[in-house]
Amino acid sequence: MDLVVAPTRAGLLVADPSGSGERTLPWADAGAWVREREAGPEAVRWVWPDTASVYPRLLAAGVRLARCHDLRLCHAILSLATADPWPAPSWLTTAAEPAAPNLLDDLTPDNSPSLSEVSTELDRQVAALSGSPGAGRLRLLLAAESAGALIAAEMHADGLPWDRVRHDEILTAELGPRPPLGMRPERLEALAMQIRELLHSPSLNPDSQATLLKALRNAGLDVASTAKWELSGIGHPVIEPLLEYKRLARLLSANGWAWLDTWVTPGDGRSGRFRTDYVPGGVVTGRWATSGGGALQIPKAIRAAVVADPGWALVVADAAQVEPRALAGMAGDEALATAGRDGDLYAGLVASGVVDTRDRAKVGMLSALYGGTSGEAGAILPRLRRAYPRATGLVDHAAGVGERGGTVRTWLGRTSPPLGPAWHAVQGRAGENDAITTDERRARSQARDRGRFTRNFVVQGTAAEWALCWMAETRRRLRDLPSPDSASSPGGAASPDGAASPDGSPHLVFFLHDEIVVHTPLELAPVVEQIVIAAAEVAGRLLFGEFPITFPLHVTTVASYDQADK
DNA sequence: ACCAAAAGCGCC
DNA sequence: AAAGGGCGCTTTTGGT
Repeated sequence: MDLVVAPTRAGLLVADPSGSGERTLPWADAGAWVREREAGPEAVRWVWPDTASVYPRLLAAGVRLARCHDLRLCHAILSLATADPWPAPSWLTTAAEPAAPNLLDDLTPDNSPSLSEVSTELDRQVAALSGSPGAGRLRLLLAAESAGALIAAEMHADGLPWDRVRHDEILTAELGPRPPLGMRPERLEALAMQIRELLHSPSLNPDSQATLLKALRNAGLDVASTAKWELSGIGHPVIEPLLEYKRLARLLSANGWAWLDTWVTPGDGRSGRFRTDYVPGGVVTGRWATSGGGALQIPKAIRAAVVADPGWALVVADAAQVEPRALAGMAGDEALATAGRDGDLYAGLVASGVVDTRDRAKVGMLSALYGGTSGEAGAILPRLRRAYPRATGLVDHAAGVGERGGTVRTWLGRTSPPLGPAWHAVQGRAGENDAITTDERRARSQARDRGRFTRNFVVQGTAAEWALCWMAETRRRLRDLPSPDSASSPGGAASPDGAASPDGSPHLVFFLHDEIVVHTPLELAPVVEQIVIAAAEVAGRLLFGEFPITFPLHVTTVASYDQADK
């Protein structure tokens, strides 16, 4: 059963039980109302303009929901997938404005929708869906995207367990004790002094790329940039302290004490919580983006600070080589599927005699997916094409479509963004004569860039779809676990329907493209591991049916995130 | 004082 | 001849 609701400044707009009217529930009452319906006899799909503007309020009121339909996210998918798109209503587009990440902040009486407007948008989406050739897959994509929106809001509300003391210990061990504001930590200052002496440049600030580059060149080093990869090939006494300086400076600026103060909220004792804003559909391929705290780049060096609460554990699961597996599934390439059957797909390439080392298998495969052709990859690609003509043919074809200015689709039907006027302007200037002109070069370069983008789009996007289904299925199964509270507190909120909070229950706390982390009471960790593994299988079947492609996981139960690295 | 671009580096 | 996809964030720098 669909229940249509919409946020307003005053509260939650809901249908009046008497019939066609509508009323606004103050936010203070909305949670109880929603929980009641969620726990009712009929399963509810909540339909609303934008999860991010409704669900956090409900979460704060202790409500967790099973299903929703996020009209904003689904409109974005459908408007590109449908032959006959319709414009998004203004109350839907405001949420996408960067200035108003939360629709609620931007709601005025003028752009806040009525329930009938919301229902009309839903009807159009349903019609567009059923009229679309790939309706079945697209329906799965919309459901997964919406489930992702619920998960994103829940993970923000729950936060990633973060041990502030441990984080400080890591920083102190690497950099020295926390310095007064504006001062370099002692380790960093010592390295800076060493670099200045070795380069005979007593006032050098190693943080300034421009002056550092000049100083390096003055000292006789033949470098064109100060990038790590270039420096590491040079033999000179300054290189080692300089690279160490850069490593530590990066740690300090990206995840130092200032980061800790800004992004980790204190909790009980040592265990704080890191909260980022997950942005489902934030990347055109369908990958999530995040905003705040650099959550997609938590460096290995700091992962030891991600620590489960006392009596709890982290179940860390990452999926191996999702992109080539997704490609095998899309292309129906049984040979590639077979290579991945026993776990490590790259090892499978070696075992099949296609390439001679795992490293080369990886380099070659990534080049096929990204469009690289340089050096070693160029030599391996022909072998991959011979061994896996269907898989490589699919990405080569996607690249060709992109080079010609076309759009491509993921397996479930997310469409790549159409080109803008800039593309046509550049392409239009070229090709008017046979000489290799600047315009010609620019046009070809642009076409190749686009080809690499569309080549990768189908693979990255389909992998993201698999991951979304994996995560949604994991969530569904975690919700179905018996609540730890139900026996001890019969008067408490029913669970899983409208569960008060994840307190005591395993819950997702992190997602990174092909990896999920579940925070769980220690005794449930084995159950959670099985759930995560089963969910990966289900996701594979949801996308590819009976096609024999596997999605093996590396699953570990650990006390802290760094221990998951084997 | 504020802003945008570029360089650089972290993650997948 | 060479040609690697997608992100977020911090710092410096040069501009207004």
